[in-house]
Amino acid sequence: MKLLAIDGNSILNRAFYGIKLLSNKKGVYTNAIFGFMNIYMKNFSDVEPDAVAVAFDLKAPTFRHKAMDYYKANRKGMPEELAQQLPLVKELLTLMGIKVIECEGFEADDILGTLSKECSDKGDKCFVLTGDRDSLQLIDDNVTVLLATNKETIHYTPEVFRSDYGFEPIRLIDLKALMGDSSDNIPGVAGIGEKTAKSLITEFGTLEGVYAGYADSGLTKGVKAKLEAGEQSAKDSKWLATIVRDAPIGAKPEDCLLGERDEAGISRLLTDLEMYKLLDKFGIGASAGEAAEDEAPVEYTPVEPVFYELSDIILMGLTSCSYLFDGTHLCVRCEDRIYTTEDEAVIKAFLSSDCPKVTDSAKSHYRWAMAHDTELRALRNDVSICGYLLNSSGTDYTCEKLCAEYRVHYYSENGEYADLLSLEGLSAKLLEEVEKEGMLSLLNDIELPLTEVLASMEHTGVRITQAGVREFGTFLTEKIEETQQMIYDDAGHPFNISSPKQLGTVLFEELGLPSGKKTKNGYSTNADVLEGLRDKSPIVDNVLKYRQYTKLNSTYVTGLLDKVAEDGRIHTSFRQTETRTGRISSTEPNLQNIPVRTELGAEMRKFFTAEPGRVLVDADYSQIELRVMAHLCGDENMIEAFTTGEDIHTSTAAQVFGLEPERVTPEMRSAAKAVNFGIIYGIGAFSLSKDIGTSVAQAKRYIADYLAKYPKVQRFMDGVVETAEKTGSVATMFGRKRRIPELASSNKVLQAAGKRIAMNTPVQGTAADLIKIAMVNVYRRLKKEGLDARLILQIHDELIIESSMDCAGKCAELLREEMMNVYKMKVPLSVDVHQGESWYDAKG
DNA sequence: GTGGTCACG
DNA sequence: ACGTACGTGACCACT
Repeated sequence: MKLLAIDGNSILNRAFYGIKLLSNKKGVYTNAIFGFMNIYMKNFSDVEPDAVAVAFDLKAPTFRHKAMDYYKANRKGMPEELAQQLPLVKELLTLMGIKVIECEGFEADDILGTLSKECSDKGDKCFVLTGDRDSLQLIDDNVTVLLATNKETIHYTPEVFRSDYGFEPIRLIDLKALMGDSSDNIPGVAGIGEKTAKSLITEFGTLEGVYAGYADSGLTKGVKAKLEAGEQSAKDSKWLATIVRDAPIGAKPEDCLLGERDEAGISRLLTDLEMYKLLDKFGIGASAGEAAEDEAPVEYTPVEPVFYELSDIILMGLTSCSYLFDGTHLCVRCEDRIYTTEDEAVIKAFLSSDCPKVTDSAKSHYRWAMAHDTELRALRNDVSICGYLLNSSGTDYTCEKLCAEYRVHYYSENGEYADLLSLEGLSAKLLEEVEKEGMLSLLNDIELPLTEVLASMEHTGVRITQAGVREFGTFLTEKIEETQQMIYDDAGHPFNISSPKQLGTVLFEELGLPSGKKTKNGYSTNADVLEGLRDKSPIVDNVLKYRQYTKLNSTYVTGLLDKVAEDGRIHTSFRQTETRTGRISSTEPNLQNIPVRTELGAEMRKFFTAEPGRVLVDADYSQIELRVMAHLCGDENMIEAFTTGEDIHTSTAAQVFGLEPERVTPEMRSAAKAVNFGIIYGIGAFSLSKDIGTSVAQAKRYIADYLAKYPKVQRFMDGVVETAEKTGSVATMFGRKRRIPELASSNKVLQAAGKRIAMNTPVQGTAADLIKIAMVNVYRRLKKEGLDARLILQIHDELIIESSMDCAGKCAELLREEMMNVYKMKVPLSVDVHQGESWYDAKG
């Protein structure tokens, strides 16, 4: 017989901390269960056991006094997120016909010790699956320990153990008795670490051997003294380190033979947990029980596709279809027919036809069409966009993943055509879900039209004057060398200034500067910390300069030059399914974080230019997020502050401090500005105090005064948090949703973060919705009015058009109009528009 | 691959 | 006792 004995707590722990927190739609955490089952499945098929037992701890912690209480509870007590998964795993295992063993007063490894001894004595094979090295002491000729690490599972037989450790597995107990183990509360001998302990065991064999022979040996005086002092502790430790092998577990290995699976039960549980992949692995269908009606698998018809070469004639007969296209191969599906072609003319005819289309990465198809002087028309859906709208926290939105998540049959049996065959059913299902969530207009009126706009912006790109960038790079390189030399002189030796570790050593140890914040790997050396040390040593200022120069040089000069295409322009990639809030992001390169805040950094923008004879028209919203907040909460004072048209931070200061706007000092304005930002982010007194350099108490007062002046802001924030806690998600004005699983956490820090997310997302997300609508409208008008001008960049609250000289005035007017009037709000939206040859100039 | 740092809105 | 404002992406050092 072959027994697989699993340390349930250890594996579950490893799974929990190894996999990011996952939860189902109801907010039940599932990551540990998921990870546990993965490890289980893999080892089960490796071992092919006849019997399986999973052991769990059932040991009431004993506390001697109160001070211990906290310490132990922290170490032993598991986080709520994990604890709630424990009974679910046990339930699942039981349903799978697997023996779950618990034994009052014993830990899981004692149960494994007992089971493995039984096996070993009888000559049966036992495989102990655990993540805990302590269990390696159980290894013998019949017992193999499968040690699960983050990467792989190591099979520890006696030979493998000996070659790793150099002694017998059972001696691990003696080793621990000497060196101790802080994580298990085993004291060992004070002053004896791993190295000494290992050499002692190698020399004397056992702990008893050590104490019988150490006095007359050639050990150093110090080691002898430590051993003498720690003799009792060592003996106690040996007892603590020894895994029990005769626990009264009330079960024998033969009781653990695999029982029958309760398929209906497994189906119900896994459906509830939304672990469909696992369900597929079991070869069981999803449950269509009443709780899971939504998740019932859709009916599907097996498809035996018939293949045809796509031609213009066939094209004319197509009424609707799904398709995939990778730039060379086009595959179109219509019912059970699949049409393929690589003929560019046919591809163009297809894309530009009026046949309604469904696909999975439309932006690239728009780009291909634009690059080939044609159009993509009649796009009805893009499943990746639907997937994003339905859950913005996904990593990617492939057909396969979406099918699994939304219970649509994925045609894996059709091999390379699985995506294509699944697409239509998936699209229908996702549209249904999007409609159910009230996001159909968001999809059809905003996101799908936006796809074409983004493609166009990427396609057009932005011109870079490379000579200027190179010259700037030369300047920076000189500055870097100069600064670097000054830093080396102050430090007294060269070192890698870019290494936070080496820099920390130089600043805080060698130069003895007062160290403040720490990171988990050492001293913090970020700009905040260095700013505070500026007057302590000239090296600090130079380090800050060095950082600025190297950042500009590597990220912007080198980074951007690497991305200039043959047409002398940079074609960024805008991501439409990336951010949790609904913003778009920009990569390779990121053109949404080009420097502007420092004078030197802003120089970079001089190299972002219009083609000779053309001009950049730049329009940005002023304080759009605060205006959105005013609209959403409807606070009269806040609306009033915007309606008067004065500087918002000044009028906030005036209202909060109860002064005339003329009497607001720059300090007051800047405090008000910081509070205004804090309000959008989900205010916290600590961070606000750090930001404006006051006491936490003062920051608290600012916040309290602010909320007293704008009572509906407070009401709004309380309201969103409440809704978020009730429904698990928040929404923007246009119905975009974001799930907030953090709110279900028992961790207070995470919960507080969840609340801030709840307060910020409707604001940031609504602003994102607004500019997206404006983009679609601007794009359409440029087209309709036949202007020689193209949108080229979006930076969250800013749009840039490259225009012919002739059209620039019209573009400026058009931008202002479309952005200002994008949606009727309770406060006016204000837009600043400027023109210039470069981005630097066009920023006004 | 992760963490630290820093660029933007 | 702990960590500390929202949302991103790129580069570097280090494991």
